[in-house]
Amino acid sequence: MRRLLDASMIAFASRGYHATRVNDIVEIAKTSHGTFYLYFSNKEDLLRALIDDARNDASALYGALRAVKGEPESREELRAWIAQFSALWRRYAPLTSAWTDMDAVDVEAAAEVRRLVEALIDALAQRIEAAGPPEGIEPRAAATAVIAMLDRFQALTDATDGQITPEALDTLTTIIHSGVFHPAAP
Amino acid sequence: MRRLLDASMIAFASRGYHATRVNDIVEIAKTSHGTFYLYFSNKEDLLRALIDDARNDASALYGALRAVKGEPESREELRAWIAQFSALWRRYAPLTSAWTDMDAVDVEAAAEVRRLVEALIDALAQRIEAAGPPEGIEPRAAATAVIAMLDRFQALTDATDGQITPEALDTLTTIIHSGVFHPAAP
Amino acid sequence: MRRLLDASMIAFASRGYHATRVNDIVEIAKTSHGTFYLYFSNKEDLLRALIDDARNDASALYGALRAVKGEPESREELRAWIAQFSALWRRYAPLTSAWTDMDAVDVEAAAEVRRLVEALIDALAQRIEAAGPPEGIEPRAAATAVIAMLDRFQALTDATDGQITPEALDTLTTIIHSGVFHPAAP
Amino acid sequence: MRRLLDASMIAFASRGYHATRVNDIVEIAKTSHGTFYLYFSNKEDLLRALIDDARNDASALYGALRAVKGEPESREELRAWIAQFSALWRRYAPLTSAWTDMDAVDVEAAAEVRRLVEALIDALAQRIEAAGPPEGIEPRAAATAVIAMLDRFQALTDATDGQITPEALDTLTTIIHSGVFHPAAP
DNA sequence: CATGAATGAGTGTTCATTCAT
DNA sequence: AATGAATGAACACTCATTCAT
Repeated sequence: MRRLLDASMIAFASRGYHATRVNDIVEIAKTSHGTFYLYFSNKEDLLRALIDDARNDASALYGALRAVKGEPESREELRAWIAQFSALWRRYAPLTSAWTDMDAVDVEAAAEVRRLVEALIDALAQRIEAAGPPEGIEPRAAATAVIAMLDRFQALTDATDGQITPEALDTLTTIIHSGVFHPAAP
Repeated sequence: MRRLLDASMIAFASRGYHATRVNDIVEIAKTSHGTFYLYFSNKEDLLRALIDDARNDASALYGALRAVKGEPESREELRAWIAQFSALWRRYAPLTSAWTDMDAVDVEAAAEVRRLVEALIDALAQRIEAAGPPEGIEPRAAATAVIAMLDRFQALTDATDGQITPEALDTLTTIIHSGVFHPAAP
Repeated sequence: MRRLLDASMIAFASRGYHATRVNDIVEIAKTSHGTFYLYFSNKEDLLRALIDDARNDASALYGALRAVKGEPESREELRAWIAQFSALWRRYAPLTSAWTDMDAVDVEAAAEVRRLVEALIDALAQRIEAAGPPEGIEPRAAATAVIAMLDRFQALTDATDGQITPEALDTLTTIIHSGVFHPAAP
Repeated sequence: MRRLLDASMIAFASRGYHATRVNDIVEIAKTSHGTFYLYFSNKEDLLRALIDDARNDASALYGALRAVKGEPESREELRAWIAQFSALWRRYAPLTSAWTDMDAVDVEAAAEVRRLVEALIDALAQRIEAAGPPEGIEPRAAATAVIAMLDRFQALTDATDGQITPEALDTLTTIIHSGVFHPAAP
């Protein structure tokens, strides 16, 4: 089962959820069709299982967000968190790709993902709120913008080795630090 | 043909590119399968045509970006441009959703989209460069981050009426203005 | 469509409903898999269509039953009706075979068939009732017994050419005539 | 093994032979797939074993038929035999349901059942022959008709409690007694 | 130009059967 | 003797694409 989950991540990563055939997955996992349906009742079910996995990891993320002590605007802590977020996000990139038209496949799974992201946005919004939101910054919108940026950034820089460069990390940190927490007065 | 293009946008919007069958499109367009293949040699071909449409509109975007006179950091101009970007992006949202695993379907179309986005990032990076990039900001990374943020933001806020709220627009403007163009010194 | 219906009757006759693969049917009908699903949404749907056909013919049967003029016990009329019943039943034999475990496949179709048979039994029971049921004969039970006998008789005599012999027809007529309508006093 | 045989009867009764999966049987029997194949080499083999069971019981039936002393037309003896037949038949109803398209599954098992029924018809035909068959009655056809009637009757009356009612039993007795053994002269 | 019935390769899913433990 | 995870051949069904009208 672990083998199948891992194999499906590999397959989804290289071909995307829709284009991946059950066949691709079982070939990578070196099992048979039958085994696949022993553990998952269908392709959709596999997706749900994968999301469950992701949720566990993601909860660590907003735990981290809340645990940030001292000033939230601390550049160092922010930078570390962004790095952590990026690493995790990269790992589940194949899934986030599937989001978009997941609705058509499985409304419940889509809602599940939605809730996950929403929780993340909420946690971040609270953090911004707590920092005393500057003028021109609406906490929830800002939190959404940050998650949006981080989510998408990696897909746009095809970091071949999957590692985000230190310069990029600095840049992201600067944008969030100065843009969200310490903007110049309008 | 126009009818087919429009119909496909509607269909993609509601079911996603992958889940949309030719059947869905021709039903919305109130034509027949035969007619579809009269205008497009296949489903990929339709996608390419749609992307061509988008490209024309998008070129206006980076034209606007270059045409910005005076200070690039002008809050007003920035705000207007973001609004313009959002409106356009929303229009082509169904397409951007398809990006992610388009590779598996049509490598050429994927490359085309890639080029389009790349051009946008380039134009923005030049603009940042021209403004004399502040410390802690790497122009290309920053440009990528901005596009990433704007691209994804709308998908995450399910703006029911399709309009971005003034508060959200302000927030985005503040983040980019202060985060990218006028960050506080680290 | 007609071709598919006919082909399926042939296929069901030779292999039974369950053992018949869609493949068998389309091979006999000389069409493709796709065509099958153009006209029927699945194998079950085909069965329902077949039953609809049967129902139309069957209604003629109890029409005939009610139309019997003069004495119901008239040996000649009874004999003619049995012959008619047998001919019709033979035609739909492949379907009646499917009854038994049809419940597992399609509860609605099974109920439909049930209603059809029930109507036949009702019509016959009325006829017996009208004739003034003799002692030792409960009309509904007798009607059921007659339908049961006629239904099963043909399956048990594997009339290779499908024709019921005159001797057999005489025997059935005698049993029903004397057994149901004119029994000796107990 | 007994558990498996009993379980299969329950399963066949509720879902029909074809729709019953090995899985259903072993679940009811509370054993494993492996155990099933320890006792039966395959699903057909199980069916054959079940038929063997039935044969032993059935032989009692035509034993009873031959043992009838005195007048075969004796209403009382006939009635008793019909009751016995019905009880036995009910027990094996799930199997008789499978007859019809058993050919497609297992030719040998089908032939076995055929022989069993044939033996029953033969015994009854002899009995009719011995009674000096009346005019309008062909012994073999009459015997077949009787078996057909009894076989099918129970399936058509969904006797909820599984018991045939006294009225129904009387009616069947009357039909056979008067219809087969003592018909009115044509 | 337009149609829509026909096609069949491709895919998801089931389930009887095996075999290492 | 008993288990139940693993197998893969077989099957139902879908949908992009074609072509005679």
